[in-house]
Amino acid sequence: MSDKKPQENSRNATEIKREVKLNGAPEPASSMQLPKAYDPSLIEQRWAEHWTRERLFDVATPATNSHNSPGRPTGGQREAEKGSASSFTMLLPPPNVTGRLHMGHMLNQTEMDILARWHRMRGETSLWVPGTDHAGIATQMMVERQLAEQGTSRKALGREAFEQRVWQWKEQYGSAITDQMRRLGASVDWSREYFTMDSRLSVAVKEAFIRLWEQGLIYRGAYIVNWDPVQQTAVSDLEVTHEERAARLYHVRYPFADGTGSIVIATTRPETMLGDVAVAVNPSDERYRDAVGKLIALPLSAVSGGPARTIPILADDWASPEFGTGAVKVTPAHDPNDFAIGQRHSLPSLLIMDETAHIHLPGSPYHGLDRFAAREKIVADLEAAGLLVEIRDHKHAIALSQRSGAVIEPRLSMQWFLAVNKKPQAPGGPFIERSEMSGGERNSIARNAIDAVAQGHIKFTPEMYSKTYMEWMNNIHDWCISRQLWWGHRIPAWLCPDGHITVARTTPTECSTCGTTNIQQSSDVLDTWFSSGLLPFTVFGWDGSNALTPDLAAFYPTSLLVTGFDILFFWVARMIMLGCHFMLDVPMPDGAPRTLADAVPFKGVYIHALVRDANREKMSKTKGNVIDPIEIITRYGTDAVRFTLASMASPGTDIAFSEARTEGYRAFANKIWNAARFIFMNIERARAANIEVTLPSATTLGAPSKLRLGGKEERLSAPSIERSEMSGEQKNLDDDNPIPTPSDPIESRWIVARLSETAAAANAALAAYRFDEAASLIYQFFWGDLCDWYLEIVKLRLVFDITPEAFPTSEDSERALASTTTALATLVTVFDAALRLLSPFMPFLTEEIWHALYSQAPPAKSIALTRFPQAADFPADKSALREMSLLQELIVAIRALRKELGVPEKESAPIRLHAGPELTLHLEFHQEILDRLARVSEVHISDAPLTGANSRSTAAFDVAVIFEKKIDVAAERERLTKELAKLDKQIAANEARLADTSFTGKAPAHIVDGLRKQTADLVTLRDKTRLALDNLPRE
RNA sequence: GGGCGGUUAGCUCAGUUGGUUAGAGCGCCUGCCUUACAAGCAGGAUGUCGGGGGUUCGAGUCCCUCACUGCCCACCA
Repeated sequence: MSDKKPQENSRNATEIKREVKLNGAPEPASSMQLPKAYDPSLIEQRWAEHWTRERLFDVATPATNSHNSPGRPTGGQREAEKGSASSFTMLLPPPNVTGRLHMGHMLNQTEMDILARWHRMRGETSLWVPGTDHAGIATQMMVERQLAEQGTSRKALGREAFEQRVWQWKEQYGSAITDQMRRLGASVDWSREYFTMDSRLSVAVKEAFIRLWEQGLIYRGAYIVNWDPVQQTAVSDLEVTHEERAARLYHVRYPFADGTGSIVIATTRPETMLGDVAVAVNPSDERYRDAVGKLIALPLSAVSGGPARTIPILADDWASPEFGTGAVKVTPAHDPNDFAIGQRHSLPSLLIMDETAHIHLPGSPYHGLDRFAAREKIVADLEAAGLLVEIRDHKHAIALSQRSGAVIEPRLSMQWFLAVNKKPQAPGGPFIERSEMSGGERNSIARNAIDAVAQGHIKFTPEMYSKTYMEWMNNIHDWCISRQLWWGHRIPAWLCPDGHITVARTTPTECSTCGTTNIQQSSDVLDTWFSSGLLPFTVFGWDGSNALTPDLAAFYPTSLLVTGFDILFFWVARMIMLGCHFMLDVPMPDGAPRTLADAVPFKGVYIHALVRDANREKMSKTKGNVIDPIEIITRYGTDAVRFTLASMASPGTDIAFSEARTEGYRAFANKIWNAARFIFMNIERARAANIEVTLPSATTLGAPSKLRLGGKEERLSAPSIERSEMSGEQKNLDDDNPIPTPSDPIESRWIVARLSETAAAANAALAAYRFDEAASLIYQFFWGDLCDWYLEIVKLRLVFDITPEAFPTSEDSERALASTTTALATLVTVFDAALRLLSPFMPFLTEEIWHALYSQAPPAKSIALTRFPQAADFPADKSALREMSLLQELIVAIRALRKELGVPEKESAPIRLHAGPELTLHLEFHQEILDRLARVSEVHISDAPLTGANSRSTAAFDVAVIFEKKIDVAAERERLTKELAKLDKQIAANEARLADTSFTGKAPAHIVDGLRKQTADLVTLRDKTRLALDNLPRE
């Protein structure tokens, strides 16, 4: 027995006191006077800092020979078990270092955190590695904007100084997004935080490039790329978005050079005509049969007053007779299709624009004009020359740079490519046809990436994304990996004036081909996705050698990648390509060669939905409908927002984020807070009355080896239940009453059984990434079962006033004491388990309450280091479930009747009950419950069915409330009539089906039997209803 | 031009391999300040599951078709 004073008991009380004081509120005297409403702002920040400071979620690199570490220390550093199946590893999709947290991040991180915490609480080594991405273009843009404000520019600074500025920027602001992550409660291992430009990772990136080069998988070549004239860099196909816009199709007359006629071409981009080198028509096009071979004097092409350029008309299949005039101008340097035509016909490529998309034609009147200004002027000049035939409206998709929004200018330039096809590569060789970049047999890097998914080594959830992935992989082009930026991993290649390439690990002094010392490093950097595509192994120490580092041995392949479909191709596909490629060369921990199954960067990919606004609109800055998670968190609390996202995260559909929903879950948090207050209040009362409170002591995780048995070895979490069960059995044996007496109160047996059911379902849901299901199960259990029913009933058992006056005999008082003690133990045990169930979803609130519960000595440093409830931890008492559900049905019926009859809320009333033994058997033990929950003063058992207007019937019982008030006969008649019609209809339908021999013959027996039983019940109910209707007094 | 989703209560969404009376939250109506919680408690109303056709003993669930809607991919000037 404890004789501690209530004031000393609750650390929760003192902690909150301090917080409340800081916030200027009056200091509460005890936990009973804790704020009635839950205020997340008082606790969340504190726990977020605590978790980080205590390094609770760090996972140490396993020592080379440490298997079998004896259990995990209760918190802080743990060692991963080498090669153990019980480890769960995830990589955080690195947010851009320039980024601010948005709802997409929050959804992503909530889901990952729930999984990380769940696995951790199941006794697995749960490692979640955070980091940030240097985000080449985004970051460079950000800093350039800053420079512009300061009146300078990247070019004025020079490359080296600029890079330094970006680093400065990163040092200053780079942690903004990770600081925001901490507020979300992400249980990541901060000791492993990386930045993609860290020197460790940079070395690996360089090595990866060099190896791919040596393997002939990277080549440099001239090709039309998507050129962003604002950023002045090439961008990949994926970084281009298309937008349908109203445009114009210009029909322009090109006169023949010999003056014998002309041909009319159609173009949407007249300004590029200055770069035309031919006009193409389809060889089968009768209209132009005679024109093929003629020369054209290209209008407006005169430079410095010279003559116009002449260009040929040629036949090429690409020209479609149906489109425009059937004649197309050919501008190889500014259009990928034209480029291909140029290749086929050995035409030159005339680059007529500079990097900023201004016309570059010295001597031409258009020189120096922006491309759109040039278009206007050219159209005007054509018109003046009488060469503009017509202008048609034309809808077409224009290409925009995703990053800068600039209209993409296809532009011929030298770039570096990662090959996906088996074809001879000539480094620095001539032009590459687009068809060569996509067609043909796949090389190993693409083949492996396809096989990894096709063979099931990587599983997508939802599964349909594997199809999307396959579709894309089967159609990709070579990947342009070079960017003309200054911020990023610089390509380790040097060029000599003759165009020879020297790829080297350290700065070379001469060209490896011709020996000249006149060499210069390529100014290009690598696509950001190239480096992030390597992360799954570079974060674990891969350095380009094929050495198996301890981290790789322990954590590769990672278990799961959680991400949005928007980066499926950008990142997921690239990780698969690069992971499979490089890791195949790294041996397994046992020295065996690695197969594709273990080379993959992750075993599973969970693709989540997009978070939209309440009106299902995509959030965008321009629309101004962006919901800032931090702002929402501030208003509702992180836990409530997390729970909202989890409960709405059903696979396959986007999330329309609704604040109404969040309000609901804030209420849920408040509900739990108040349930906790109720429990603390009773613990204090108990201690004041010198009644011992048994806190669950075994909720922490035991040795991992033990846990892997699946929790069947013992009931870790419910010691008091076990005890009471034993005593119950004895009681049953001793009892000479032939009717079995429930040894424990029904509510105890029931809530524990429900806990078992809920744990089973929640674990299954999480295993299937059904966050919504798991959340709803836990919500239902906590609020519906625990708070609405169990807590209300258990109040009956919590008797603290055990005085001689109240309990005259010592037998009575002992029984009361025992009942209170047992009830408290169950209450606390169940509540503790419920908190643990909820903990992955609402880590802050549960942490706070859990610590308060174990005021003196929490069994672990954090609830996050305790065990997630498993079904086997609790007896699944089926009979208790049935018994309780009948009782609940009865209570609900009585409540409804009372309401109908207008019984004042506070007034007790007697009932009459006609029921089978299933319900009446234990009824004497339930009288108190009936009184408390349905204000039943007395129960009269009736042998005859009850059909009065004050009665209600179910298949299992009739119940009548005895109350002298006239009922609304008309309303009752209406209700019963409606009910009768419904029942009749249902019975008729059922009977028809049962009469159908094809149904009874073909349907499985349990379905037919079930339907029979249901029909019988319905008939009973129908008869009762009809009787009740007949018995209604006539008006 | 290809491909993939979605359409279930006023709103936001669940609904497992077809199987007994389609669910939840919010909102709505009625009554309650019942000493954990009014961010609460209790009771209640609300659905020809987008339209049509088919398969089946049985369809919200499978197939076909139409409509509306969203997304991804794509070199048509």
